[in-house]
Amino acid sequence: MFDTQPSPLGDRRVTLEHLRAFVLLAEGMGFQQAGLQLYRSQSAVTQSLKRLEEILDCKLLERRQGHIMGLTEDGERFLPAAKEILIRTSEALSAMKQPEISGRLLVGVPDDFKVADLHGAISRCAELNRKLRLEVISALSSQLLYQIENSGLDLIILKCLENFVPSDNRWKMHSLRREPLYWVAAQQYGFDSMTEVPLVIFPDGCCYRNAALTALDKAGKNAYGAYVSASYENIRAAVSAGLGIGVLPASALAEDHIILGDEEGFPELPMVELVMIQATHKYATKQLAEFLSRSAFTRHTMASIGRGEIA
Amino acid sequence: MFDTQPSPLGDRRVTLEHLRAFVLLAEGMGFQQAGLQLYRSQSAVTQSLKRLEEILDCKLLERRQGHIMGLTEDGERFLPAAKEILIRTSEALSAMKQPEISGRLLVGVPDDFKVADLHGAISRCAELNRKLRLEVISALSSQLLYQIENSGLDLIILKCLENFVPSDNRWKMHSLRREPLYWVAAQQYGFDSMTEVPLVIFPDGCCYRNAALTALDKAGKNAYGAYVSASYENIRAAVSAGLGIGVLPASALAEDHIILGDEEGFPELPMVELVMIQATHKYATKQLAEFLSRSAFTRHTMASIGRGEIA
DNA sequence: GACTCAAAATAAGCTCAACTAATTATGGCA
DNA sequence: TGCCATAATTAGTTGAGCTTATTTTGAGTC
Repeated sequence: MFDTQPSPLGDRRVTLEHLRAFVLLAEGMGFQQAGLQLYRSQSAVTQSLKRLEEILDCKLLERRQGHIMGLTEDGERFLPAAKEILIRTSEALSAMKQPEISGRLLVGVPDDFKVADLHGAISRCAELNRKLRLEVISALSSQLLYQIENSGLDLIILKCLENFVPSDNRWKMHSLRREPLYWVAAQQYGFDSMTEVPLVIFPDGCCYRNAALTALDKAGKNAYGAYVSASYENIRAAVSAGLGIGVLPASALAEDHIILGDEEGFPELPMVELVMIQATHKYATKQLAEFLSRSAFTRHTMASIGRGEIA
Repeated sequence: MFDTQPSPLGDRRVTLEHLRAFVLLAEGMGFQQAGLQLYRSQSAVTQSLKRLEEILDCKLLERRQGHIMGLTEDGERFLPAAKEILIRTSEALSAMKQPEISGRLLVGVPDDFKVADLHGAISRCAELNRKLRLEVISALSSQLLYQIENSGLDLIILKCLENFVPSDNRWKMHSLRREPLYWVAAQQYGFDSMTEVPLVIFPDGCCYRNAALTALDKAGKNAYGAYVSASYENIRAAVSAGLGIGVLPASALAEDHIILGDEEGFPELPMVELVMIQATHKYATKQLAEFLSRSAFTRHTMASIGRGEIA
């Protein structure tokens, strides 16, 4: 029917370096900057991508103008796979650099934070350490802290405001990501004559909500929950639909959201952090924490792929 | 706590070629033979593995004697990750060589065949073709054929005896794998004075079972089901425990199983096949069939990774 | 032991894929 | 029109990884 055995299964000409160049470029870096990340010249990156496109026999980048204007359809299709391969490679290699993790660990993760690939990272960690048994509990960030004692969690990941101080000083805390929190609205939304601010916001207990309410309070503004949901998707959709003003971290903004600031009369919001807390002092807890902090899910971009130590 | 940002995230010195050499060697090929597969000299393979071990800073192969004697603990740990990376790479590349698959397909898979990574292959196919919606139905091979009409399956994968002829000649059939079926017992099992053969066997409807009973019948032997289960694990354990004579394909044998043949008075058994049937004539069905037939799950080894077309 | 055989490691030199540096092309902008 | 930023092209260089040839290793055999 179709040839199976003598298949071109895996075109051996493609290298991981090709993929690195592509991913960096796909994330909006120019050829020059990508070259910097990879410790290569701009020309090397150009040629590398050209070669990759040759091998795949399709264009990956749309470069109408003097510089890249996004991905082609093929590029869009190839990007997730390329990233996945690079992530798996880098995780596999760094996993080999520390002793195998073993034991049973309870991990708490937020069910409301748009964490790029936290679940992926956890499952890859389990794949790479077969003697490790991971049990994951998902809950609202605000509840995870209480669960440490109740459920005996070893490691939790939660979102919080910057300068968050853990209630137990035996816990080791580590910030994975830090980003600004914004007031956002749909582009077409009119907010001139507002007496009360209609908020599109997470339920009680959410730290974004607290930060927003506190800030509005200080600024002497009134607000009400025009739309409340624990789901990021719902919140973003509600903001896009113009149901009110949202409070979202930079990574969760939708295309059509615009940021409201001083000019519109909105007070500044604090930075938010995704932090990891080691609640127990098992060696495995520490190892898992190291794996996750090295893992790509903490990064917004793959910029770090170029920082490999070179002989 | 531990450095995150300037991490050696992904040691860029490791190449896919290193991984190919390792995987081939790990699967029992010698350096010479692996070189043949990779179109390289024996020396190149030796150096390639040495380099990989240098980079990972650990030994991967146990080579006490003149030749390799299996994997080290580190090698055992690294192998699945290396395979996964190569499989994903090869699948991603070949996916890019055909148009994106789109639509909705119903796939039937056997729930009783030890198919190395069928589910993995299906999920990777869905990852690589986001416009494709796959719905998988798992059932006994014997029931899948009936479900084609009832459930409107587009593609099914099932185990059957060799020379199986589909009941509907509009179906396109394609053999994915072919292997011998054996009578097996635990090493310590005594089968001298048997009047009736105690069988450890799959439930009614299973083609292994039919093949076994037919063969015994022809040979004029009586048999009874000493242990019946639809689960491979149970069957293997029951055989290992000495509960009776099993009927298993080559790929499902356990370490402590021995094969019974002529000398012990057992008739020959037919070959078994894993076949894929395209029940509908959608373009997407054909594309999915091609993806799966190219996919590594059909292979017992990764021997084919060396067969890439070279410029 | 000494011979043989098979397989892996090592040595030494070569080659070309991929790099750098320099130059040219392109398009947006004042 | 000139300027600037960015990407493509060209041409020349280099070293990682190859090949071939040789040595080492260990198992089997008499």
